[in-house]
Amino acid sequence: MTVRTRFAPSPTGYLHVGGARTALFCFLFARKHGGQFVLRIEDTDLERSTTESVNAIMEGMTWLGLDYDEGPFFQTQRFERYQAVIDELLDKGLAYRCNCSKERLDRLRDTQMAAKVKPRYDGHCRARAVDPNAPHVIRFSNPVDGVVVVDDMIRGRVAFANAELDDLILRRSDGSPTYNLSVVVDDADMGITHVIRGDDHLNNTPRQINILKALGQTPPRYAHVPMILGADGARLSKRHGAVSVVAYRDLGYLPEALLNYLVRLGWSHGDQEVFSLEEMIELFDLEAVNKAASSFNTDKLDWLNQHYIQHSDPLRIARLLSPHMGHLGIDPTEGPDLAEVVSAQAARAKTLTELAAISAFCYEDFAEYDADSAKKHLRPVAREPLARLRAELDMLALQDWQQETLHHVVERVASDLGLNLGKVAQPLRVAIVGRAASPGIDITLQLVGKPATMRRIDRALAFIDARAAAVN
RNA sequence: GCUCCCUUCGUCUAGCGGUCAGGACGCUGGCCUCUCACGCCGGUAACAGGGGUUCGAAUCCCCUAGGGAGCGCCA
Repeated sequence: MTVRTRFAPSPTGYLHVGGARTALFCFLFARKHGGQFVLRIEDTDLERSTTESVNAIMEGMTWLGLDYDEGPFFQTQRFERYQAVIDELLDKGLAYRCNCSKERLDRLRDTQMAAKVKPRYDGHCRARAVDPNAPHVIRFSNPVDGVVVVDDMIRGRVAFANAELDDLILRRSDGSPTYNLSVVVDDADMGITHVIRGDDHLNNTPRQINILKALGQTPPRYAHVPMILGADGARLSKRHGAVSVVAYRDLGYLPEALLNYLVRLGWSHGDQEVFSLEEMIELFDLEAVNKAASSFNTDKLDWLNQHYIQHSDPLRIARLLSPHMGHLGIDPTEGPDLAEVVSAQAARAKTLTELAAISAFCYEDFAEYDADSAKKHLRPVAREPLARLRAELDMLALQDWQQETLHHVVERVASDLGLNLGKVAQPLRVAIVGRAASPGIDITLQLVGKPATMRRIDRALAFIDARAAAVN
């Protein structure tokens, strides 16, 4: 039997991190076992489903690289099939028509709540002859006694008494099927062997098993994964910043970083923290999935993102970084090779947006000095080293404007003046970067280029003079 | 209210009867060093509480507390 899993979101919003992790687990499990992963859109709620949501979900999955083997299937295109199954259930006496009024149902519920029992339908219409031509819903005849056992691959054996379950609605009065019916029919029709989903569905599982049994189907294996909570331990919501997967892309996160972070949220393989997609596929195991909910922690995501920025091919990072430079109004083709900038800066940024921000100085003059840095390094004592550097650097031919040569020039100026390298490099750094943090001074000079370096040193000298004049 | 699920450092987790309760992020001390980072070395910090079972419990059982989910003509 080949493994088949499915991710079945309802298109009522974007793909959020919780859904993405569920999709990832489904994807990994299928891949690991050489099976298929299918995408199914559960759009039976005509009111709330939108095509924008469908697109947003697929965009998220594409970005993460969660390729599906089949689908997307849309439940709205399978209504005749659901109808046939409902008719079959009706014929076999396993479902019945119900025309209980909203008022009766509300009253029933109030009575039950008052009696401190679980509110549920009382089966009033089970044995009644309801006019098929008047408005009605179709309910499932749930077994009245016995227990349903869910042998969950993550939570273990969970038993539910049938007495706790009621006769749920399979078809609405407008003729559309409800979730519990369509899910069951699709999972069976699509040959799904393993249903991996959020644990908010655990309570639905016994009902679905009962329907499956009524249909003469063998239930699939189930695996209910715990929820993902916000950093404050509360349920994930917009309040927690970016919850949409593509929002993380826009914030400058790499898909492999988010995937790596997500796979470790609830799953582990000993002490290993970093997993390539290949390793995830090889090592993923439902038995190792945690039972408890976990909260989303941006610090760790940042750490992973930094790790991947630093250890990935600079050419690829440069390609992904380019649009972020664009958002800053910078055209990275006009200036140093972006991949070289990435190589120099990769260890300094947690996100691509941050990487773009700290690399802007390679392409355009900074607006103003960082106040503290200028105050500390652009002082009168720095005038001589800077003037000397300007003279020495000016003598370099353009083809000699290379890291190694530049390094020697800075070193020579320092030793000629009897100063530590830091006394020379720091003022120079502030002069050309605008602040006291950048890659090594030599590579920084190389990336900025000669014209801009000369220009910015002059600007620093003028700044020092102006400041001295102001003091006097 | 009823049913079901969950509970190890602040966070993610290892542990599956005998460990000084391990790792990672964060925070923090130091090293490296032209700055900032990176890297390296060290530190901080947890078994929700109470009963059992056992020679021995983070590990098994029960209770309590806390958290979550479901109880829709939503999915």
